[in-house]
Amino acid sequence: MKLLLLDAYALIYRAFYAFIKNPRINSKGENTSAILGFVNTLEDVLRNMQPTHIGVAFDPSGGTFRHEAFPEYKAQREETPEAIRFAVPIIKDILNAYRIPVLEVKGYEADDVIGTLAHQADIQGIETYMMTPDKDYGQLVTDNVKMYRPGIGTNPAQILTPREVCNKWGIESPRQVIDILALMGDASDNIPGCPGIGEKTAGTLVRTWGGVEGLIANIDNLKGATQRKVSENIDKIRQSYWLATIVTDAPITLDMKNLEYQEPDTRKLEDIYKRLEFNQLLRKTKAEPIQGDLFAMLDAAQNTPPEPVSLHTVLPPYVIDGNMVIGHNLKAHWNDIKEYEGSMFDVEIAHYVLHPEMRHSLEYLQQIYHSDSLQELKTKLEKELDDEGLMKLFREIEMPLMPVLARMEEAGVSIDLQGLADTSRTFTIQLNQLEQEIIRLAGQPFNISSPRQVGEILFDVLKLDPKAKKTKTGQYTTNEEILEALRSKHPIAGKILEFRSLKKLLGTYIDAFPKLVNPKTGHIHTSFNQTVTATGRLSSSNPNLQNIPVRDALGKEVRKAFIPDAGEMFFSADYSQIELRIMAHLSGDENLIEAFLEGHDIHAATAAKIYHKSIQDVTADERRSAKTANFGIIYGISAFGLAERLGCSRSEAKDLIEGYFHTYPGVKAYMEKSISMAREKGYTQTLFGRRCQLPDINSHNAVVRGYAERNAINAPIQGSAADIMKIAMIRIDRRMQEQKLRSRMILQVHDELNFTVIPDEKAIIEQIVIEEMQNAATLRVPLIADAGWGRNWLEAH
DNA sequence: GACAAGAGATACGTC
DNA sequence: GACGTATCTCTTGTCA
Repeated sequence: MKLLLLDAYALIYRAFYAFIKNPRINSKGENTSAILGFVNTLEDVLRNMQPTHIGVAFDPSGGTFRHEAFPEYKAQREETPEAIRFAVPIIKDILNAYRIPVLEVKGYEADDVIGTLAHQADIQGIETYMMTPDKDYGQLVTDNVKMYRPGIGTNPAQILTPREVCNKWGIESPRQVIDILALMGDASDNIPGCPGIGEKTAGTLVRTWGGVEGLIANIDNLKGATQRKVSENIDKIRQSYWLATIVTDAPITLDMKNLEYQEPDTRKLEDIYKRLEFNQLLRKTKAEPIQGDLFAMLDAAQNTPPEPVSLHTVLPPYVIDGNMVIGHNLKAHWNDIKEYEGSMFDVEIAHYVLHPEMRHSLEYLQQIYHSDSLQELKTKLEKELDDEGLMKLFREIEMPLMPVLARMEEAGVSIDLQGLADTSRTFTIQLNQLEQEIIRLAGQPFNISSPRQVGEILFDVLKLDPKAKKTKTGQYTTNEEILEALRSKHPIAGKILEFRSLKKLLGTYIDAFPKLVNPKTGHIHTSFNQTVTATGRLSSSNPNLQNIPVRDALGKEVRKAFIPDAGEMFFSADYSQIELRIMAHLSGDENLIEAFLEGHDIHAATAAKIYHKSIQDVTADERRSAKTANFGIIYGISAFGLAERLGCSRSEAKDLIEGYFHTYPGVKAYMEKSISMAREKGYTQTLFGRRCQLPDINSHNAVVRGYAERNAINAPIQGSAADIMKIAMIRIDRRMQEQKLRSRMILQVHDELNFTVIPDEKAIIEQIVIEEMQNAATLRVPLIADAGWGRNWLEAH
């Protein structure tokens, strides 16, 4: 015995869409795609499977028990297409002519009917095939009950046994298909699943925890984003599980007598086919040879979605209101408005000064300030700036800086394209050699750019020893630190590091820059973003010119490619230890101030004080530790972070920190004061009043709070440095304009300024830049700017 | 089911 | 600690 159960609607829809581009229309204008497709599929399966018993299940009209429980179930489904509504009764007629019973149970879907009958057949040991393209049926598959997926185009039909179902999803038992669906959801059935979890993650979770309930029981053991997604959606997941479960106890009994396969009523079939103009099938029923037939063409009417309706007035980017320009991101419109320099109000910048941590899009500002015009927005922001004491920062630093940045962006920087092309060639050759070498060492081809595949090669294939099995989302960590540790164990590790380094340089810089050269100017014009960072620093993008390599030999090739304009020189000036100097100023620590006043190498001087030696006797290691400690202060890193950087234990790092505080007690006091002030006010302030919000400073979570505390120390230092640099830039720009100099300020990299300088102006530029940088603020220690000249950025540095 | 766009994660460049 | 970018992988929406 061989029982075949078909899911009518699933097959009809599939047939209909298969012909959607080329629908089959007869002379009466009837779209017969779905009918023809269904009949062809039926013929096919009868021929291939030779069932002894057969039935076709339809979804009944009206809702089901699922809709009763969840009204939104399948609610998103669009109105059944006209062609399908037309097709269904005819298909039922055809089935009647075939003498195949139509199975329908009120309140139950076709899959429940099939599930119930298949379940009963399974108990009786009857070989059963459920014919459907719908993956959900996988949950019903047993040794006796299999899925028959009809072929599509060139893809052959498939029979799925329990093993195939399990392999497809990577699960243990076909019942776990329900768990998978409950997590990944099913858009076509409006089963929500867990948002953000798709097929892959669902598979991993079900494999790991056995199923939805195991997963929920182990929610504390989940990691990262997955944990958040699952814990926020437990109800949805359970509901989805219920929706995705096909019932096997619908009120219907398997009646094998009734399902017995019989010869069709060919007379009836011929009548129907004739009426539908299915000539090919007609000939087949009459056992006549077939000839090709033509499909009528019809372009499906395109439904264009309606334009989204905006709920607020769309404001222009700027307005010229008398002598005042008011706008959002005025720098972007610099060319149109530069004549108004000095009388500008940028609402984006104003909001950034007030709330650097928030978003600043015009739509957002309109919404939160309930403003229908730029003038109104300006009035409200001005009042807030006044009330908060931030007007000076806005008026005297941020607004005047904007035109300076605009001029820098406009100037751009020259690139040595020939030099880059040469470097690209040699690097690419090396990269290819490395690639071959790595694959040879691995013994199999893989994508070296994929961290995941690198991890699998290192730890699963080569089974490398320091089983650095560090995982976060279940993958192996393969970062620089891990690979560095593996270097001595296997040559592949070093090669992969080299590969990454070259690939990074090529992809991010060497091969990227030529594409960014403006054909009109021959320069690269970055964007300096003034409203992005939390601390007040600038950022640079398209491209980011603030992360051009400087440290290693290969990276230096990139810096070489930044050149002055023709006939000019590259000039670079940078603040020496500006953050530490600010720390000395803010903390008033006598030892730190003294170290700066003496003018020694600050890291060596720090080491000398920590280790109670004279500067001359400080070892390289001691200096390195002191440097890392200084660095840690500036960047606000934890003992843990410090240990990481030093490659020492956390207790050694702790000792170092204690030694540091002992040496610079004022620094320690400053840190404590910063934290308590931040705790009081909820924000920190720089020398020039710039604020940085720290809402987490009073968090009960020690990790979160620790993070905010380090920020409380770090933000005033970095932010003050940023303020000072901004002041210097404004003054340098002003003097260059006053003196009508034609050299250009072109780049800013946090504590460094770069210029392309015409030879006549070398002396004056150097004088202006150093003077303005060093005098931008008066601190308890001197501000020192070092400068250099060269034929390119590398040389000038 | 195929494809594209978007989101996250990872890695790495700078200060 | 702060940034921005490239790449891979996965999810989601769209068009069938």
